[in-house]
Amino acid sequence: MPVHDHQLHEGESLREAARERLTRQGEQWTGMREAVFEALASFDKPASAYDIAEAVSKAQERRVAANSVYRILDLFVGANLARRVESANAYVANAHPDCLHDCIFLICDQCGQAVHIDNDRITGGVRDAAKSAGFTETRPMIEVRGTCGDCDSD
Amino acid sequence: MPVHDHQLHEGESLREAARERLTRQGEQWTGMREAVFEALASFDKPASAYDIAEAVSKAQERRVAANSVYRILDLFVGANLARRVESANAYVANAHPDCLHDCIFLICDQCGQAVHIDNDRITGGVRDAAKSAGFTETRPMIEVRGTCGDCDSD
DNA sequence: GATCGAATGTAATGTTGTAACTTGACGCGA
DNA sequence: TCGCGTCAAGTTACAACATTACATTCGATC
Repeated sequence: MPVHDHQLHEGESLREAARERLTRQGEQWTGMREAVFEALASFDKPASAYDIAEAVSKAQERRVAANSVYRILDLFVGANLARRVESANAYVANAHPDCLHDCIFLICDQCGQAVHIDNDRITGGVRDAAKSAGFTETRPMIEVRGTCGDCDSD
Repeated sequence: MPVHDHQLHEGESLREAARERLTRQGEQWTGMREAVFEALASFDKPASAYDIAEAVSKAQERRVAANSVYRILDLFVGANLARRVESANAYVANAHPDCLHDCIFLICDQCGQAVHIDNDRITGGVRDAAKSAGFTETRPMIEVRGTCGDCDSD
């Protein structure tokens, strides 16, 4: 199987999983939402709502306003289809919409790439610490700014 | 010793520690910087650059522009006199300018209060995880949004 | 007191995020 | 089929956050 077929398949099955997930929550999978999801997933690094608005505008050859994108991104984040990277004011598609867990983002200051890692020991520790301090309904956000291996070697 | 005296002393000694720290780094402790630090320290929750600009404007009875405040806040963050709370686009004074360590913020969605905790086991774990992923010069930022004990009981 | 650099002021602009309201598509029961 | 309810999306306006470029002031040093 050629590489690009594999990648394409990834894209398609990811979109399918996203659609599945969203509709299962009683939300609609509209053309606009699909377009936003596609745009989001097409970026290889966190994309701002404005980046996505621009990408969708180009793809559809019509003006798409950023606030419409915001609405949809908020919906996606709520449904676990996407995640917000706070320190970059940007969003990334979630490759595993059905796996609900806290995650950790490493963001390269140089190239803007973000890598996403899971570590339940760490995130659990953070949740426990918050709970000990009397906090409830906690949503940890763990991000690390730094320099990635690629940029470091330059 | 009356309570307010004690608090006042806290404020003064904190300002002294901040001045010490900044001058030790070869930076000047100017009237403007003191005013910004005082304003920052006077808030009981994370303050935005615009909040601080407003507070300083009021205290000095003249208009202070936000970008001047940004400049100084950046300097403060660099010198460990203040910290930026990413998820709130806001800043808090650092009560221990001389202790260099990662910290964890818990921010209440209801009241906006932020509490600051230290936990080297957690932050160390995050740094290690980032290092394992090939990242260098890492700056972890760990924040937890949630509901604080006070607001939860309401 | 000339001058040089750092700090601050000023103005403009760019970016990100929300709110309120309107329009349009679709389904469903009368 | 008509009217209505509902939800998505469009439109407009604005608020909040952040940066840039350049001018001015102030203090230290010569």
